[in-house]
Amino acid sequence: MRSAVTLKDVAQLAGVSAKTASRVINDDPAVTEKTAARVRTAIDALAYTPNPHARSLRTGRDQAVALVVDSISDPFFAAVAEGVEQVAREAGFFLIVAHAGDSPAREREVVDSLLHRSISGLILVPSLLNFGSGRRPLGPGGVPVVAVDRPLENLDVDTVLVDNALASHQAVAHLIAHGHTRIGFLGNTVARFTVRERLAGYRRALEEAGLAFDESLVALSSYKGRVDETLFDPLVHGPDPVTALFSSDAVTTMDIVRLLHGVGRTDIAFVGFDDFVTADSLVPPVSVVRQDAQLMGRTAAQLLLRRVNGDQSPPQRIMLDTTFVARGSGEIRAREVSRRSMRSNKEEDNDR
Amino acid sequence: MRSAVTLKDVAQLAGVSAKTASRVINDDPAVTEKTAARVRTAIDALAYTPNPHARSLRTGRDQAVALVVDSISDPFFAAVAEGVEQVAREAGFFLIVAHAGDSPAREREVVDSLLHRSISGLILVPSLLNFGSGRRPLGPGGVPVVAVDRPLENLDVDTVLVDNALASHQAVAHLIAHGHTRIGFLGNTVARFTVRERLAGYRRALEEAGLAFDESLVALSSYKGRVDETLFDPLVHGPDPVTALFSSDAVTTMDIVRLLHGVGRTDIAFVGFDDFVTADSLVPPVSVVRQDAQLMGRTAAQLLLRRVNGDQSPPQRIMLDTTFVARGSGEIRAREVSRRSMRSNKEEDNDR
DNA sequence: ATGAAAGCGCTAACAC
DNA sequence: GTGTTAGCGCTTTCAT
Repeated sequence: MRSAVTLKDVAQLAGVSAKTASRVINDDPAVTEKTAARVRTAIDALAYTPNPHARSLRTGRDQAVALVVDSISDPFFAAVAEGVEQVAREAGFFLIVAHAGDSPAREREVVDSLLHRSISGLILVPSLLNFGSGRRPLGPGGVPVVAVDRPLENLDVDTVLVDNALASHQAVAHLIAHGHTRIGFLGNTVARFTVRERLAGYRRALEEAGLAFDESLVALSSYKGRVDETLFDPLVHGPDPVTALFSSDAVTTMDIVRLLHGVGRTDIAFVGFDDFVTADSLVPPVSVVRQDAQLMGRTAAQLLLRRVNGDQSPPQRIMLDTTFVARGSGEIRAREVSRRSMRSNKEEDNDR
Repeated sequence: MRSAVTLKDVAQLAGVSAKTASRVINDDPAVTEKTAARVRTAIDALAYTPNPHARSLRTGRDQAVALVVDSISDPFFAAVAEGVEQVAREAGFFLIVAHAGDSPAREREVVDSLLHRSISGLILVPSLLNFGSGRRPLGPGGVPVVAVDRPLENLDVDTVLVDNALASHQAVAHLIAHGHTRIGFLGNTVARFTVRERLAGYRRALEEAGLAFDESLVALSSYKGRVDETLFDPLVHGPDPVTALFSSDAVTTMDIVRLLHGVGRTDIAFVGFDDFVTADSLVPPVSVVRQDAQLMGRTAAQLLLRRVNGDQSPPQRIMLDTTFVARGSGEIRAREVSRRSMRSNKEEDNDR
């Protein structure tokens, strides 16, 4: 059933003790090159590979790292996962992926069970709430942890972020430079770190341009809620409507695109945070702030592996660059935006 | 460092032997309810959880299943992964995700190392080539395997597919019903099972309508290659151009959308295989064949767990339903398509 | 530089 | 119904 070739077999064939064979496998320098070579020959001949469970049982460390995200199917997290897996696998680690589904309780539960497995390290996209200190040591002195996309407020660990405020500031400043003074901000709950940061960048851009912050232009849907017409309409059809919109997350961006197209108001300038496929196939093509999720994953994995290998230096926070991608929708000038308040209905027919 | 509480501690506290405690944990019915209760109390009191490595070492089975896909970040595979993880976790299994990156050699390598870990089961989206029999027993009699999206030709295992030919047939028949007689088929290499099947469905739909199959209307890009103008132009700008296009995979769909919009030929009818975000925000909204990737993942995981639990029944092939989603682009009638052969250039400006 | 013995935490045999 | 013994495959003492 399972491979029967053990370290003992290798040792026997090589004419050494099991321990010596073990030393060779673990690159212990205290072995004669001659015997080491003999052992290696035996390893090849028998096609031996160490039993990871026996090893983990002994060492207390699984050759696996874990990634916990809200949702695996979210394109952003999927790209993060791919980056993590690439780096992990190159270093001989497997990647265990788990999703917490937006529930902090479940996140806790998932992390706990992963720790029981004595994973070597954990990459976490923290959920809505902060991750409290569990029963088992996490972070410095315990199982290495790296936070991605959002920081862990209760735990000082390596963190990989983009400069959300700066990126958002750039995007909004870009809109202002195109003559816009009434710019709507859309996103989900400010309970989320990234939304808070991006809102801060939005405010700062307005301030620097001498524009007043108008709370009525900020439309926040509830967590995971969709942007519906209740939030959207007042911005676009109110007495003093916006000429530009800034969407602070990908899900919201999809909603806005749908709504703008639905009511035929693609004349309104629009920039979204996070790139998406078909952004440049839309009419007009959508300008976005692009973040490199895969790079974030790779970077996080590199930090993690450094810790796994014993690095004890102070936790660091890495800010990765974002790119503003001008495609058209963000370059619409304010004076080009019509002042009409008409609205059409979108039809959805599903014949067959 | 790691939790020090072992089964022995539990047994001691409960005043029983380690084996009895073990029996309780494994729900062995041969334990008095009374002692079982005492053991459970001890487990709770000590917050005991079994050491998975010790268990795996003993039983030769890791409490993990693995998923191997081409690319984790592909939306389809990401959704499959989410489905698998949901079911696996509910059953107490972790999900190890690995990507094979389109290389059969690497796929083999990845699967081999997963088997070394004595994973309980494997869900595989087979790569371009077939998966040959490795050194270790796979499938019936060995480590349970389930193939998703594409079958394994060398190994008779449970398989979860959609009826690609049927779905494709429906889509093309839909176009024919809208008056189209010159329908282009686009996709990547026929080395890929799904493309072959979808092409077969396309041919069958033509046949049934009494339309001749015209090879010049089939444009296949190389594997992972993009559909470029070399393939696209002849279909649209040739002497006898198409009035409709059918794209047989998601990557190609994105390309076609971009190209159609780029040359301003959104008057051509279009249906894509696989749904995508913003499909209904495009102008016109894109009609698609939708497959439920998450359901495919869940179904595969259920089949796998059944095998893991000892089911020895003959391998089954499950065909999941697809849905045709009519949004507009697939409902354009042939006579509405203009015969112009003009072409405009798409501009891409990235200021800032 | 190498080996012998012990044991990581658990469960499969076989007692009782 | 429950306990005892042994050992999964490896690495950690501690000798030599």
